[in-house]
Amino acid sequence: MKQSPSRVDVPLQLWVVLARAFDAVERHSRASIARFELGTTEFGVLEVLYHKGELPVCDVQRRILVESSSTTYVVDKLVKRGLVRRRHSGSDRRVVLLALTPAGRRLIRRIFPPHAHAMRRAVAALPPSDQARAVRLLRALGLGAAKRLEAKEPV
Amino acid sequence: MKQSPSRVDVPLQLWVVLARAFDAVERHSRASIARFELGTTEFGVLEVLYHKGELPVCDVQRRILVESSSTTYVVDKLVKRGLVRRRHSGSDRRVVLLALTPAGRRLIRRIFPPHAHAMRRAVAALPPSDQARAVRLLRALGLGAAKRLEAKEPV
DNA sequence: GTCAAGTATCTCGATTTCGAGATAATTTCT
DNA sequence: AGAAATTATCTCGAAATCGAGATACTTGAC
Repeated sequence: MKQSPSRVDVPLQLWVVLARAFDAVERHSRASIARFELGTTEFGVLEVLYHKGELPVCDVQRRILVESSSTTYVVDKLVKRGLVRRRHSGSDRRVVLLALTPAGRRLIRRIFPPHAHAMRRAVAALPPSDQARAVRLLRALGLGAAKRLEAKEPV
Repeated sequence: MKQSPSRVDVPLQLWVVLARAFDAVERHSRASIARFELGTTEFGVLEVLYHKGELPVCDVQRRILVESSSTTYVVDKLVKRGLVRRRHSGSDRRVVLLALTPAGRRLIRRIFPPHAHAMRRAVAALPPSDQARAVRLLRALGLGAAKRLEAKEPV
């Protein structure tokens, strides 16, 4: 057992509260999405295709924050359920384009509004002005952390 | 494809940047911890026992943000590796107390400082004053979201 | 133009996490 | 005291995720 080095180490504290906040809000998301017999990642794919239209798998992957192998897995499931379809790109033969099927579009159009409502409630502890402040801070934090990752990760 | 309902829906935006920020910072954490041949959850257990001393499994679980079955799984691994030991509580015979073994203590004492350093770098994109602001906002957000969960979850 | 490096997707096995439920002990209510 | 509700831990099978690497294609350097 060890005593705090300086009573409060703000950066480490930030990491802790970030993780806790994410966890709490994510549970709302999970619970909301579970109502529709979907996993959060599956929902993420439907949502991004709904809002952005047809997209390459790699673009979808970047937005749903999972690795490429997991993306394949989730897309497979959605294709099997008839909610998403794959199509080869004409311009770049490596890429596979994803789009909603009519059934997928009907589904997400129906479930997105109640889910959005649940998420608004999830973060409603913060008044709107604080929400806006948090958005600015988290955006800077996320971009900064991502940049520092790039700097090391690359093979 | 659907156009934005009001150009910017701050609460939903908050959820998105929260998830992105968490993901980016968590990657730093993962990479840092991977240096020591540990998973983030295993590290979490060692860290909490290091800072808080002997604790019931349920207290550890609350802090590492995984379900009880996953906690059993991770603790098992740490026990097998000789880093943590289990002990029955005298006062409440349901509870199992966890504590570091000497080897576990030596390990975490050695790896915590470099990990803390990596995490400080991970969030360093935010100047200290913004870090403090973010801590306050995220704490309120996390507590509020958790409270709203309680209100529904309970069986 | 050719070759090296980079990018997109997928496969496969292993790991991690979850969820439901079993068991046992404690606490609360009546 | 006894029943009912709550809490703590664990088991087990299923689901999600990862990581390494294979394959195919494209881009950039020379």
